[in-house]
Amino acid sequence: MDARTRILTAAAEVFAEMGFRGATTRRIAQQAEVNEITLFRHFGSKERLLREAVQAASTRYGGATLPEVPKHPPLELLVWSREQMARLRERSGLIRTCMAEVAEHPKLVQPGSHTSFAATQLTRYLEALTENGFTKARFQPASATQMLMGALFADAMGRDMMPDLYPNDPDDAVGEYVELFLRGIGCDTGPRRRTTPKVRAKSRAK
Amino acid sequence: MDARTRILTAAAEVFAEMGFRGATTRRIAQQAEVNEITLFRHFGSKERLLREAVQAASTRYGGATLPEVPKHPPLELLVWSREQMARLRERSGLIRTCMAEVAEHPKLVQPGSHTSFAATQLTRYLEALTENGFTKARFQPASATQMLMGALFADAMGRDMMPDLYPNDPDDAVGEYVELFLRGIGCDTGPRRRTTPKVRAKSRAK
DNA sequence: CGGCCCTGCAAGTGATTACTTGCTTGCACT
DNA sequence: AGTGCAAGCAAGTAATCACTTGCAGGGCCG
Repeated sequence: MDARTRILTAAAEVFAEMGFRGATTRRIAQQAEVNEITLFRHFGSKERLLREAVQAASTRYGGATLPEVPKHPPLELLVWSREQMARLRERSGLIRTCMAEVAEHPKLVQPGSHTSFAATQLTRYLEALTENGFTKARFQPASATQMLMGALFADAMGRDMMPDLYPNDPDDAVGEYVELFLRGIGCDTGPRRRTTPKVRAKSRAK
Repeated sequence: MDARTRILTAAAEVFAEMGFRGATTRRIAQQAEVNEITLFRHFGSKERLLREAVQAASTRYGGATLPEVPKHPPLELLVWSREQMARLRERSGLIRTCMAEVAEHPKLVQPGSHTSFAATQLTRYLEALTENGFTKARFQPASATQMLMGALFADAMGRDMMPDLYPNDPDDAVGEYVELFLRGIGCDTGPRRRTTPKVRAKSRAK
């Protein structure tokens, strides 16, 4: 691992746990096992360094995807939610810091994040559920999306902070959320399907 | 308004938007329109000042309460959720900063917060729902609690940050969440009740 | 061997930080 | 009038901050 990437990961780690002001160049250099001057030779200023570091740390995405045409909603939503949750939990420190710091340093957080990508994906999936007859209940796909993702998000952020509120382990909790959610949108949790799935009218080819 | 309370509110405001390191004594004094030395004369050190300020800012609670015996779940849950949401939103800055800073300054955030109080309240209410025959569905009250409160929390935190994900206004969104939630726990949204309400077996008198 | 780039070391710069000391002013109560 | 208290002002202290300059070693490629 060369010095540059070592600096970047160290900067992201220190920033995640100390914030912008707390992430001093000294500490970053120390964590990267690199002379402090090397930071400036590579990135010029602390701000540019942290911008690149945060961007690099939040860009890697090998994410879970929901199918275009639902087949088994309980299973598909469960594995998707679990992966979403895992992703949120492993970055919870960075996310917390970014949320607190975005007002002061807007340039650090790039606008189109994973969250919005995942949200549009889930919304499309929910629309596909009604179109394919998996549910007849009336609900707003956007609000339902925010409900499920909000539950996952809050769990991922709050579990370490107030563990007494979360009696069961994360995987079980996600299972409960998904089950409640499916009943909420009028989609039975069993594998029974009411109509044959139809392809969506407007093709959303990329 | 005397100097002391002016300092406290100013400190809470500056801390909420700049964090511990960003909340310099100069800025707090400036915002409170008070000489910087007065801070030290009153509170001795920056840490003690901020501790008192955060505590005072998060202590005032005139909160919404859920009835011991449910009568009209959709309405009761709706007004409770709306108030919960309003409370979260008006303190979103402070909450965000505290979440990012609790690892570094654990003394600033007192353990038993409103959140856990509201959570136990909602859990009790959900247990009362099943005991009084409002729902026959099987669900874990603690997980359901986290689901609804998580949705409210995430909405309150994320709405200003990524407004494009929230098409409708907060009150409508809360209505959607509550409706989905009630269906999720098997409690129809209409005012129909299945059995006569019974008082809970174990009296929880305080 | 000779240049070239990366990196480290020593030292220092001006700005900002929390916090202190000494002194003065205004107000309330007696 | 006198006594105490709350608050302001001026000035300063040691520490830390981001960032700079000058110089030296060490590996790579011709």
